[in-house]
Amino acid sequence: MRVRFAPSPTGRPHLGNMRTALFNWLFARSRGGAFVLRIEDTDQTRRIEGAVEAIYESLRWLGLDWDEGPDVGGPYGPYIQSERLPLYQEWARYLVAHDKAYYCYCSSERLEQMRAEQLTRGVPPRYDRRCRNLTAEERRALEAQGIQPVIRFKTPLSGRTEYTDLLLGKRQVRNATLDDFILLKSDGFPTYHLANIVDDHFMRITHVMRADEWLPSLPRHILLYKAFGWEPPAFIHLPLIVNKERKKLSKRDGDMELDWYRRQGYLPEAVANFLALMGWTPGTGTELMTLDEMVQSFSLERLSRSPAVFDMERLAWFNRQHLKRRPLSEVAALCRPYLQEAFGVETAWRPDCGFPDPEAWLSALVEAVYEEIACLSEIPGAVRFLFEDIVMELEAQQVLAEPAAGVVLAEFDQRLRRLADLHPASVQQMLADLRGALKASHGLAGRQVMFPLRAALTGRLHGPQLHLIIALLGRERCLERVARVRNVLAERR
RNA sequence: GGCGCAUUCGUCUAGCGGCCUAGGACAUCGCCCUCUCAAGGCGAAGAUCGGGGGUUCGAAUCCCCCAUGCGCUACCA
Repeated sequence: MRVRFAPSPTGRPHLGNMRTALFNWLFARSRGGAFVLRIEDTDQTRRIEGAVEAIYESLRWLGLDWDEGPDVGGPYGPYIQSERLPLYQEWARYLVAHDKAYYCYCSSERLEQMRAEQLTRGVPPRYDRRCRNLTAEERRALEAQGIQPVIRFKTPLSGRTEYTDLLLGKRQVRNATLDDFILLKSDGFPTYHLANIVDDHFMRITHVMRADEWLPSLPRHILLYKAFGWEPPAFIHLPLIVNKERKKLSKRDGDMELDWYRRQGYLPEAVANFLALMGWTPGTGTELMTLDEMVQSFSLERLSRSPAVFDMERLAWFNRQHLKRRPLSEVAALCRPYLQEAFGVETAWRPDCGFPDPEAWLSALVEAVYEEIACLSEIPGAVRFLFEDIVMELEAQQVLAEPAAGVVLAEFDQRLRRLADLHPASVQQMLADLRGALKASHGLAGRQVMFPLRAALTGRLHGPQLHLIIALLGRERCLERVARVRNVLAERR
């Protein structure tokens, strides 16, 4: 059993592409088959520099490995269509020789004009088959004008073509509704239809799993297999992933690029998990899964037929869940670049804080906040107060304006100075003692103690647990920030 | 215009003739926990299964018609 993923290098892979790749990969891995990567670069005008590399990177990032492909080779290469031109030309000529295809000399201008006119008349725009029955002399005459012809398929004028999709079952179309589509362009490159069939055949592909948008051309492909006398593979057409406007994903949807999610700091396993559950379900009710678990329960029967709307909130949830399943050290390592980019440094560790080295500090930082973030890029925002001078928010100012604030800060200052070490546990104990003391002496409730401290240390009223904040900041910075606030309070008096 | 595919809570979905007064998850709201936010726990609200006809003792599930959305209709894939 062999499947392939056959993207064209026309831009950065988007989520729709990658889900197709994922399903093919899951299918291959679950059945012990081969997963082949093939690059369909037959449109030279749309070719984009670096797109092939982007495809490799995206697949690798998601954790999808391929058994054969342009870079790893394989027994049926080359795996880039632009390197297989002679093959397509040979088989296009084969069809002409067997009266299954013909040369067409019509200019693009004429075709365009015809199409426009047909459209205004309200008839289906279709090639009028003018060149289908050219005599040898007519052809010579046209050729003498130096016209580079295309090769068109000689679609049967009557009868029906039966086609089967594993998800849909058997269908049929009237051949009269099909037109004579182009197989080989005038530049000698094949169209998708030709290249696809030739490659799938010679690469021994047994199952073609592709996006739904290809379903309308399946009858043509079946006709081609018949014309060649080849056995067609099984076909599975996957429902589209659509954007919030319920439209097919396009290059315009920048946030539909896989790369965007990678940069935002979504985990590959979360994206894969999320993607897989759009159009597929294991049937067990389980939602959180690793790639391996998905391989275990993957089956074609559980693929859906209806398009799915992309939901960012749901992705965020998957990401949170997978983030929690990763070892802290890994998450910490992943956070580094984001901190570096936001603050110019990866750490704000100080010798007088509650952690022995920057490594432990970073770990603690991540542990303190990683449950409140959806993706890694949100980390800097959550820990800004550790790296930069604080900006006092209005509600924090209000808390500090209250009469209890002064005494709380003074008492905290004393106790922090006396504290032997800033281990989170020590700080936590110190805060508990502080609360107890202030409750006894001034009748202050817990939040009347903690809020002013939080406000003075971070400028905000919410964030990680206070004892962690203190341990992360270190003694000196805490004392500074408290002193600054106390000065302001004193001036005001 | 033609052809095709789709249609169950806002979203992803379970459901494949009786177990459905339609289940789960995300999001939303409330409560608990708590120094705060988040997480977590508990709970609520949310779908007359796109509409209309059939078939059947019985339909979200089968059949037909319609509507809507989307896709294809290129010397793009």
